[in-house]
Amino acid sequence: MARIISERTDIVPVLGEIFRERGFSGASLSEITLRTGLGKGSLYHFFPGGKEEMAKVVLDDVADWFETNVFAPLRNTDDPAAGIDQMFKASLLFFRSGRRVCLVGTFALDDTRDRFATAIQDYFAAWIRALTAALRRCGFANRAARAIAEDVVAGIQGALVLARSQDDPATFTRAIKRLQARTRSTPAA
Amino acid sequence: MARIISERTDIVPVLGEIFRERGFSGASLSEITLRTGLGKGSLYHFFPGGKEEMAKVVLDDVADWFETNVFAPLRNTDDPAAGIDQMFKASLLFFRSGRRVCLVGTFALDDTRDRFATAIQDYFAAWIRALTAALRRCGFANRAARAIAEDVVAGIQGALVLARSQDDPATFTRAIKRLQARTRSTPAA
DNA sequence: AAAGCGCTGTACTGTACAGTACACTTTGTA
DNA sequence: TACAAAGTGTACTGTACAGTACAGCGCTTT
Repeated sequence: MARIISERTDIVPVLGEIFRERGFSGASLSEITLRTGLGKGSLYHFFPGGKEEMAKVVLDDVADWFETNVFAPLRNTDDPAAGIDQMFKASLLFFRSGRRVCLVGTFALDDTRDRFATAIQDYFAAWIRALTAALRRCGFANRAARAIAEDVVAGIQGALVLARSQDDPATFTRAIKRLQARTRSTPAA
Repeated sequence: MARIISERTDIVPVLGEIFRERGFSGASLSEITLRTGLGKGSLYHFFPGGKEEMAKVVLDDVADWFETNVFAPLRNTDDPAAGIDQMFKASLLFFRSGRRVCLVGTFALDDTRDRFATAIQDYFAAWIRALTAALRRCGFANRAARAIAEDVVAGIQGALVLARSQDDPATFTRAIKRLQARTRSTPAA
């Protein structure tokens, strides 16, 4: 009965979208039943832990996506510059050019952070670590690499806030371009 | 009976802290009565519009604070560099070195944005505009000034997300230092 | 002292919430 | 076809929510 797994994973992206739009406390079960098309019975069958379990699964899903599409390419030792470019491309795609907000960032700001502290901490820490390593492989000194990595990850999060506040995706794409340029001014060049 | 005004303004900072910690939908009236020490009767006497009016007043209060402590110094034509330094100093102070989150940023990310769209939009637009003008006065070209201003405002917002996700104020202070350095590399120097 | 107003506490409204219980249907498998 | 397990709809629980109504307190003014 492989259907369990397939149905459950089908719903996760929808849950992600709801949490992104409403935040954790703002996401109501009634909206979840409506948009997933699942009644409470099914919902609690798949997620016995309720809303908290749903959010946890979504966070894991996001972590997996970034592991595959961002962190792994960054760890590619053959062509670190290509890995960094892939990171920016993936970010533009994933955040829909700023039209979509970062779920982890949203959770990080309010008291939802306390519920999912380690998942949130790990997500950003892993991102910065992987990017720092890639930048070092590109020729940046340890300190500079770390500084640029923090700037880039923070810059992306901030650009999402800005783009959404201005309701203007161009704000996001502009920021991405500037951040990307900053990773290319290789000192060894 | 000047007491109305003084009591009401006394409560606004407390309301701000609650909205910062819980977000708009997460801030409950029961917590508001508890932390302000005001019963529902008084609360609805001061804010007949309920939670929505409270948030609006807090947003206005924040806008006023930034107008006085950030935007006005940035507009000082005599010494624009000093205005920019003051901006960073005020930011470190206001955000308590990253221990405190940006209310407007928090509101911007989820659907709360739609309720307070113009206030949120204006806050960031005013900030970027004032900083851009100051950077131009420092000798930056129009385009460069605008780009740096966007980078700095986004960088601060992102640094807040990062600092809170890592539960580490140093992440914020480091980011501020790097952003400040970027406003100082005057091309005309 | 008495009137009027700013202010407050309390008891209440109806609604929406997360979560539970359980009988029921559907589905895969033998 | 039969039967077990997966999955579902419905009705329900109690709680917390935002917001209301209102009587009464105490202060100021006259």
